[in-house]
Amino acid sequence: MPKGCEKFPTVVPPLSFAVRSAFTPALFFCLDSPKSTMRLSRYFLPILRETPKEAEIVSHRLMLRAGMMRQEAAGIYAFLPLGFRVLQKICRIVREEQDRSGALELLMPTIQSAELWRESGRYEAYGKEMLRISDRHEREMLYGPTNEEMITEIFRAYVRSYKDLPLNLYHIQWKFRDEVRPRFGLMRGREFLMKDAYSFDVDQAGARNSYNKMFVAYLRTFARLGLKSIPMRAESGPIGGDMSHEFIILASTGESEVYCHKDYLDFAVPSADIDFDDPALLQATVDKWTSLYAATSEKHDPASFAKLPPDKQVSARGIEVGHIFYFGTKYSEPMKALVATGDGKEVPVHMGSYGIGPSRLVAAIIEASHDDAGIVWPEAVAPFKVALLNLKQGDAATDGACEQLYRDLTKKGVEVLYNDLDERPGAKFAAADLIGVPYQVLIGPRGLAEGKVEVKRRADGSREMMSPVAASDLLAR
RNA sequence: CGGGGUAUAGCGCAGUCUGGUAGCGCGUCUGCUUUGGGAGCAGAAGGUCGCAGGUUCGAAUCCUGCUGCCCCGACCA
Repeated sequence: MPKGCEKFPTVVPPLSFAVRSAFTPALFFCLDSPKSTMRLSRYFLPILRETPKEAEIVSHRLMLRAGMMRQEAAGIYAFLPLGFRVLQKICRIVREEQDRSGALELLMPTIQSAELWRESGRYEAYGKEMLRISDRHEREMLYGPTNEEMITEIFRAYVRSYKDLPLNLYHIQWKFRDEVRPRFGLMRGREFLMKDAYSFDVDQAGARNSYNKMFVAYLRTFARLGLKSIPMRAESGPIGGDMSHEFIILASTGESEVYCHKDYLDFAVPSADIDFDDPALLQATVDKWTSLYAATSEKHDPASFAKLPPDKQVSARGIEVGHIFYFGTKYSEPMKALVATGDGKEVPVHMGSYGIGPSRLVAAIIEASHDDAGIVWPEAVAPFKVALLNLKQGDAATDGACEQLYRDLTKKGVEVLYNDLDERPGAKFAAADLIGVPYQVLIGPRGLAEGKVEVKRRADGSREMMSPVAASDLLAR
């Protein structure tokens, strides 16, 4: 697998590398992990045995203990190498599904000009949640809490005709919202990473189709992240508009109450080859996923809910991981983003915006998938696929078997974290369980006496003794 | 933004009431023994006690002001 993050080689890169590099949008969100395998002795993984007292919810506790992140200020976090790997994997999946749906990635800045926000009227309206700053010339700037104004400005600078529509532009960029009370670690930080997409259509019917594309893309995205998500009708919130869904995942520690029909949990997610150019199919898919009762507490209607068969009523807690809006001409009108229609008129463009918080997802996935021993990563977002545990460091036979399997898996492109520290087995088991990678390979004298190693699945704790070759084959699948 | 806490070594804490020059556990470092579920022994390092004033012969401890962080509520991708 090409490594998007590697330094440029001094020789002419092979074609595949050059092509891949051309599609790498920004170095700091590059598509591939910097190095697929790692010796723990050379890694930076500051595992804590005790929980820092500021951490209240489970994802926050586990992320601190697993050395994934560090708090730098209230609601502001640094991602350490292990946490950053997970964040990158989430971003990659989000990006792939956005691209699949036809959205185009760009990258807008974090700092914006106040002028832009005065055009939409939101500079005053947004309130204290917006971080306002001024530069050396006393020009008023702000750290973007969202990007409707800027994307509208970009759009109107270039697009004049309905023939250039539909268009959907997105980026993955840090946002800052000066929450009154940041809490729950990454779940409600002030600085957070957001994928925000913006659609442009000539009329409402077109906008509906663009909305449906994102709806389907979101269903696929969350499923690939190992989550069960349920779209729920939502208030449109401060951004405005009248068509809006929140995507909620169920987790007992979630912050909002949700109510839905049980059948949602078994709905099949659209497959990867769904035709995004088939509006009828998209509409049918959205219709299906909005046919049954599902609502957050704000939109909850107890009377309707009570009409569901009792065994189909799910009342649970959930975490909002995505939110999609149609808001019509709310920004295009005041900002004069106009396009010519087929009959020669000029109309303000119809827009929607679509958000996913990858940094929140890191925490949300942990909330949805952990046990008493630590995190249980879904394979798609796990920082590594395999933890290789040397149970008797310094023992020639054990070291040899570990080194050989490590080299073998590395060659096969399997992401391995090799615990080669001079620690006792118990400490290595605890650390491996805590960081939650899907597979553990335990290599020690006891198994090697019979030519075997042990493969343990983190998710269910099941174990199996097998030859190193069989383990290698299994893990490379 | 209202209410309530808290700040002492990398992490978790005691010491503050009753002022006398800072301690415990874990972690870290060195050595030896150990090695299949967070090992044992011996030794060592590490703290302007959040910051600034004040009271006092003397302040982690008492007084005043400030700041950071956390929790509950209202608000939010």
